[in-house]
Amino acid sequence: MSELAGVAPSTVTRALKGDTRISKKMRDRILGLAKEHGYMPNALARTLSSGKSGLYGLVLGSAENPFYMELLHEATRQAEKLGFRLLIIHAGGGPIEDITAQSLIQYQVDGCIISSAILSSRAAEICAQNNVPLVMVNRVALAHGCFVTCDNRAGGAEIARLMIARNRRRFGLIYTASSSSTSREREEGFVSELEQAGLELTIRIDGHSNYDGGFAAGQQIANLPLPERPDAIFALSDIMAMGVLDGLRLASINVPEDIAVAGFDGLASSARPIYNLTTIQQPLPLMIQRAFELLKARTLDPSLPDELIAMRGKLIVRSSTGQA
Amino acid sequence: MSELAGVAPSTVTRALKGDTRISKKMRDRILGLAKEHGYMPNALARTLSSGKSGLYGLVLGSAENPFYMELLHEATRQAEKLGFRLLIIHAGGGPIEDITAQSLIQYQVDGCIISSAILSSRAAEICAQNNVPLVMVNRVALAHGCFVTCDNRAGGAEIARLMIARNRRRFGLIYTASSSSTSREREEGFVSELEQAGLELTIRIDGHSNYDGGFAAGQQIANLPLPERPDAIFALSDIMAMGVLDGLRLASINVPEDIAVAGFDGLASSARPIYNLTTIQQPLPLMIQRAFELLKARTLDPSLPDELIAMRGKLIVRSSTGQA
DNA sequence: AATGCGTGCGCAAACGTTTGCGCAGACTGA
DNA sequence: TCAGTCTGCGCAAACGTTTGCGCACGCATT
Repeated sequence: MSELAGVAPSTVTRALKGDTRISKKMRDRILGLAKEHGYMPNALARTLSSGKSGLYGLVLGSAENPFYMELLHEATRQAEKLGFRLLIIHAGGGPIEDITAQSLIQYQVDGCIISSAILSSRAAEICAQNNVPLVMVNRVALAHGCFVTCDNRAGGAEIARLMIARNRRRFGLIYTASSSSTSREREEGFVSELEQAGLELTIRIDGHSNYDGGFAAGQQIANLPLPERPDAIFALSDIMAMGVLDGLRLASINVPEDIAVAGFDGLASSARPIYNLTTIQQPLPLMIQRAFELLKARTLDPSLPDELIAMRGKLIVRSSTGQA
Repeated sequence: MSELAGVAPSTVTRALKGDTRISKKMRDRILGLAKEHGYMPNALARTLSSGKSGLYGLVLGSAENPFYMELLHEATRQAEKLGFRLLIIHAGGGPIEDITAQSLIQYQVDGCIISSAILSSRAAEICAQNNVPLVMVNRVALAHGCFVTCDNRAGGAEIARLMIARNRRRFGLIYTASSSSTSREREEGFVSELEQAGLELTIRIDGHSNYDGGFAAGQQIANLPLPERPDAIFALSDIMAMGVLDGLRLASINVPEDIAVAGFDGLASSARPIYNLTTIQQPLPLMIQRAFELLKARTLDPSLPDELIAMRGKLIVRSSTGQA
């Protein structure tokens, strides 16, 4: 491109970046040539030279939870607006292989959003060494790194208060054994609020963080003899709650008359008439926005300390928990 | 790294690549040092020098269809195994902005998988100029580019034969107005098979390619006076079929007794007991595999002609279409 | 007319690889 | 012992930018 215009490469760079040192005439000429020839600067060469790639890594969780799909779309939307790109580092429930984590370094990403799984401590260490900032979304960090989460405790407590106000007294919890910080906090919030009211869980079932697990839990509860059956169920994620609802439905148990059900996350699909699920909606757009802000700031100044951000979720009351 | 070992950069490169010209002793020393210092070659510098980035672009469709989530996960899984990375170019229903398409060039991707949306002809032209091979998955190409699809016509026909064999005689179709090649072919296959049996569609409703559209269509059909009501519905995608099923369910219409329902795609969620949806399952893993093979081959030899691959889908008969 | 300053651009090093080529030294065969 | 062949490694150009610095020219100030 530079030889095409008959000028020095530096002039092209500065013209394209709108540097004031370049005359308007020269700038217009270069811009014209660039448009005409469909020229665009090689982002890789730029990265090599400037150190900033405009690339952020993204680690996604299991395909079984639509939450990650919503997260991906929101992140992509914002990235397009802000003018940088997303590199998929991993997607799925499994652990991140070291070799996968290496691409964070190899492709010189400016940072990484981790919404699931955990980097091995070795991988995390390498990121730290190479000044690759990390932000966990919907997860809290282990050793170091920022995070942005929903206020899971408060959300769990809010669901508990709602259930109590609906005169429910026997509580079931659908949790997940592969206990992430997220689900642990939600449970604690729920249970401690129950305890304050002198109530407690009557049953606790592992829902494996997916629909099928929730469905099985719903069936299991439906098969319980009436005295043991809970009249309220809190599933720690919407996807499990939807499974529970279907499990109960196929067993002809009425929601919310027989059992009230609530979830957590605020998935788009929780609003479907067939579910009408009461839930705590995570402020996903804002969470992603903050995550990017944290990353960007740390790209500019790696010495910034970790920030830990929690956001209040929004209680959405639907018919799955009935009327007061 | 090279100065760390006190050797030339070229020696490091060749040692890491296992070049036979390097002695085992030297190679071991360099490998040892690399491991010790957590060294990994800069993929960007490599790209600049070699011309191959190991990066593939990925264009995903709407968040409303889990199909794209399954596609993403499968693509990610295979990419991890094959040792290259995925760059998200776009995700969502909207069109691809030119500026987004530019990142294909700017980041020197070795190719791009497009599962939705259409590149502007200008963007496609730029890709062609820069030798960025494109493969459409689940879409047919417009001007040029390879594609890998399911045999949509045959699939549609197969559903028609199944419905006819189940003694259904009044057929409803849930299509999508933003007619992609995919949905058009499915419809043609279905309708032409009906015509061969002397049958025809009695109703045709736009399901907008999402759950809500399918749900509304289900409700609309449920409200039809009995003589006008179809006894079989083919939704051109599973996500719409699931909406239809729930729309019918809430109107207390029995599936498959009153109406048989079938979809297309073979989503994991179509197997849920609450749906038990008869569908044509797309061979997604194989489709993605072929797509990557096509891209890789064209990276090595850009002069290769476009290839157009169609794969037979697998009919999965479940209870939503009843017994013969 | 000499000095100083701002404007507009080029020069060249640097980023971290890859790759063709070249050049030693050791080994082989005559 | 001498030419020829291998083996093992370095040299240097190239990839396409960015960025600090320098230089020439025109202009305003003394």
